[in-house]
Amino acid sequence: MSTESADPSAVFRRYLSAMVLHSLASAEAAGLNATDYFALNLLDLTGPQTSGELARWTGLTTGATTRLIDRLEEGGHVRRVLDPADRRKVMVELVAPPATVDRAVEGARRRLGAVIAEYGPRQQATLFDYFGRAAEAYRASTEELVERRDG
Amino acid sequence: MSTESADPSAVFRRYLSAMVLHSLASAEAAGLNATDYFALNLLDLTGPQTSGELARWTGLTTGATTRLIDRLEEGGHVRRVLDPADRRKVMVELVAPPATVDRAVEGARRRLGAVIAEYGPRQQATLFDYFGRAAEAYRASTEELVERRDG
DNA sequence: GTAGTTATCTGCATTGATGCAGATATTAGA
DNA sequence: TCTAATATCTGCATCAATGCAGATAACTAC
Repeated sequence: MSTESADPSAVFRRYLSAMVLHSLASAEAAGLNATDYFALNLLDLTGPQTSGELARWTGLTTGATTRLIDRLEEGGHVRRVLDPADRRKVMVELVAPPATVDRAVEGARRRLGAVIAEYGPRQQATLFDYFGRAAEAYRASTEELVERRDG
Repeated sequence: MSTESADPSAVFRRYLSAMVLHSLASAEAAGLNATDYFALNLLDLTGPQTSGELARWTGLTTGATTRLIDRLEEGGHVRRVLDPADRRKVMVELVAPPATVDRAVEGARRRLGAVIAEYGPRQQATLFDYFGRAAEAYRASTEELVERRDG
């Protein structure tokens, strides 16, 4: 809670909490469980992955991952493509970001767009520079969590 | 996927995906399911809530919400406090952000701290100004999703 | 070609989160 | 006080996601 404090770490903390809340709410609004939403975002962020890599990222067994891919495919979000180089492998490709996800995230995109639009060009440049670097930082941190779990 | 493009909307999109991924991964790393993690973040962000308000935010029935609070209380994350003004009501207060959550988020905090530290004072001021405004934008967007579900 | 390994899939069982319906306690109103 | 409404809790049943173990198919090395 906390009244609006100028303490940078508190500001940042609130920012993180707000994003987590919205992530989970938008998954639910899109009709997806956390695992499915995670997988879709992963595919969107890193491109096609094999079933095995998906299992590693999600922490599921390969069996459960098969079912995960089944669900996503059934929903039309994803398609299976056999790897021509190794036909045992199944590449999972994002077909299209589901419309329900777009609709769920639309409000946030609009509000954030309005916030960003209020800054001047140089400030916007700073923000987008940050977004790019922060995305990589998050990705690396997520990978660290994944590895810690396996290790 | 996309190669690193300068397109602002693509940058922002990747940033959002990366954050969603990390949110979900950190929940799992903290040993919490999505609902429980959502509730903890909500309490952290907005302060104590009644059981009923928690039900509204999570979209659970009141019965399921009772069980949610049970789990959080059992884990020592939260405590029930009777509202003296209306003794039917149960206020749910955050006891302490669980250590497992801290540990899960630590990597991201460190990496993001390093990213932010590279900017000059005025740029940092811009970033923190943004964080504050964005947090509110996310909160409002989350509330919109909640209301859309109920309405 | 045979053996061994790897990647994915399937059948079956389990479990945890949830909904639902009714119970209980408290408050508000006539 | 009696009644209705509200807030939370409990018992029971259900369902979806997952783990596990074994099956299948494909690749690799000899």
